[in-house]
Amino acid sequence: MTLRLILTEIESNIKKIIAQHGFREVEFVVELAKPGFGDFTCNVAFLLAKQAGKKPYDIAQIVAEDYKKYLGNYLAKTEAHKSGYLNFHSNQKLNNLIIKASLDENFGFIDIGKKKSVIVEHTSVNPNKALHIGHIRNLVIGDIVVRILKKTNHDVKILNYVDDSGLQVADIIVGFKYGGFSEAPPNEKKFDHYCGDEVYVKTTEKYESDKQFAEYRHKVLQALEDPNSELAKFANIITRKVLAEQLKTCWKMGVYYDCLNFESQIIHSKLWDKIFEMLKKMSLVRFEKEGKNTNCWVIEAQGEEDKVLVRSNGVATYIAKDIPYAAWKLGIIDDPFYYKKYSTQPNGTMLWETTLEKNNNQKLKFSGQKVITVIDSRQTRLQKIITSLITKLKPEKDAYSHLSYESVTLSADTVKAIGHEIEGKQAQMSGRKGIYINADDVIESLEKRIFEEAKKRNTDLANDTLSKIAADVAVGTLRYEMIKQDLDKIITFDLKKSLSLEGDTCSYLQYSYARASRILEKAGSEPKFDSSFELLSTDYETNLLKMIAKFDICINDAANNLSPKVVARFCYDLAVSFNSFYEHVPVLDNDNKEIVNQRLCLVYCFKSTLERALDLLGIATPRRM
RNA sequence: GGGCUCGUUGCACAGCCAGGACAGUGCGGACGCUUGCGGAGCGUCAGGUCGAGGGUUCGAAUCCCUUCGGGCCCGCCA
Repeated sequence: MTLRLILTEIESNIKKIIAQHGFREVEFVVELAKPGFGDFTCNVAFLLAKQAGKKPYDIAQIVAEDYKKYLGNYLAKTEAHKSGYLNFHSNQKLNNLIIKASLDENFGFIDIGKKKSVIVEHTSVNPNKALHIGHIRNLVIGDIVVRILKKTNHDVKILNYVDDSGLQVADIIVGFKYGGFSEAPPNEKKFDHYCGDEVYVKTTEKYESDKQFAEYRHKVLQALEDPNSELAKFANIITRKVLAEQLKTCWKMGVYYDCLNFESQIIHSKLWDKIFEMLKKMSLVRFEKEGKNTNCWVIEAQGEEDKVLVRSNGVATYIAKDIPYAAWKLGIIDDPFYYKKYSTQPNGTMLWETTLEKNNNQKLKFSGQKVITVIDSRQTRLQKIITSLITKLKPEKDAYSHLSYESVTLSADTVKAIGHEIEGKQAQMSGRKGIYINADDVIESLEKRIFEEAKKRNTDLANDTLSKIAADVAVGTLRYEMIKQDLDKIITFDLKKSLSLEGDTCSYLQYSYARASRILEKAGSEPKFDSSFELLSTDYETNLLKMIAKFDICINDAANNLSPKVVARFCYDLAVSFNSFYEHVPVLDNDNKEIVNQRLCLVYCFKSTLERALDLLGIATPRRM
């Protein structure tokens, strides 16, 4: 039994009462009440007012009276509020219920997915540069959505798409082959940083001044399409070196994958030809004989101009590469790939990669009934076209969905700090122009800052322990900042503000966890749970209990809306409840042993619930910090 | 020009999808709290035409329409 189920029970009882009075069904809700209005509340009286021809308050009184026969289990009384609300007050048994529920190893687990297979694709950074702060938002959102889906019984596979044959890769290959850049980075600089900060930026810069140099670009791009060309082989070596460094950053962030998909292989697999035939047969594409798209194959995009899929010279466009990939993810076309081990990840799981070379490994399956692709909102237009096309190939509702989020921009101060001019309050990042903040650098400066803070407070801890704490808090801080607001809000990243560790930040959450840990450590004995918990009676205690009980309601909401923010809000509200309790209710300093024990149990339940919730966000919980 | 999206206190946000009881939180500002389990904390105060106008409703920050302002996207580039 959980709070969520009590709400469901109240709802069904009220439905019975409504039916007995002969009222039509209305869509009322039963929810947790605001402080001061009991424990649960229902708006049914407002909705019945019209058809009953009575005031909401009068109806609430009738329902409250009728509800009396259902009281007893967890509810002590119900009353009509003069506003019209129907309010419920729980009895002391609720304390016991919440504490016992939170001890269950499956606390928070809800079977929404029924083992449905879901593919989540995220990260997908061009392998020509290091991850910047904007990419971090993508992989953190993707990773947390995966965690939420797993917690709600979905069978999730995680893909990272490697666009190893696009223009951006061609640019660094031009730099290496024709721009005089050494393959070995200076001063042992991380290879992805070197490619992005030096080779890419300076090569694209040179295009502007040297038109002839710019011609190499298309020569290289063409060569990349032929897997046997020397340039393609060279590019393969370079992009894999970059990818390996990028993955180190992802892993550092606690993000892992099941399979890497290489765009070059999708091209070589000829999947496009197959899907193109399907599209032609189904008349989803049209060959233009006149107009501005003469001799092109186009697709209709509702309310917008037609999109070219195949150019008049017969070469497929960018969007045409995404269509077979989307179809492959949903298992609409036969899988042309074999799979080989890329490496074992730091969390112990195997990372696979696609290959076109036949091997004897077991045939793996990385397609699913449902596909979620995490890409920023600038791609919405193209993703809509793909979604509508895929829906015609696989009509199940929401089989393919684009999880969109707003991009991360840089504050004016930050842009100036990295040596660029700026007009206005913020600027879009640009890899080409060198306007970005690398994720590794942010993590590093956060770690330094946190290491010092932790050292001040924990003079007894060794440096490597402090380093571990610094890493946990730094990664958590970055993750939390990336998801605590809604996906459709732009995040303006500011170097200075990003180092803040006070207020609504991850360290506030982790700090409250550390506080709880210390109390349990100092208690000297384990909390005993064979209790009724009727002594937990202050508002601080009952509020904290109610927050704990909201965990599965929160997960339900987060899963249904694919919303990491919902979990972040829950963690914050939970920590606020605890910190308020902590300041006002002494746990250990009490002569009554049973009060001490019951409060210790409460602290224990808070700690384990926060740990589970933070785990959904991929945030670690150090005992000391 | 067309499409999408955001607009809530000095700043950053929650609440909006599933309309209701005093519109919450953080930062910043003013002030207070440690011979108490860690002050990365707790508490008090100041600060709001929920962009504007209309509509639906007994009731709108929330739903609908119009409008203004910011952002993004609209290539036979990727």
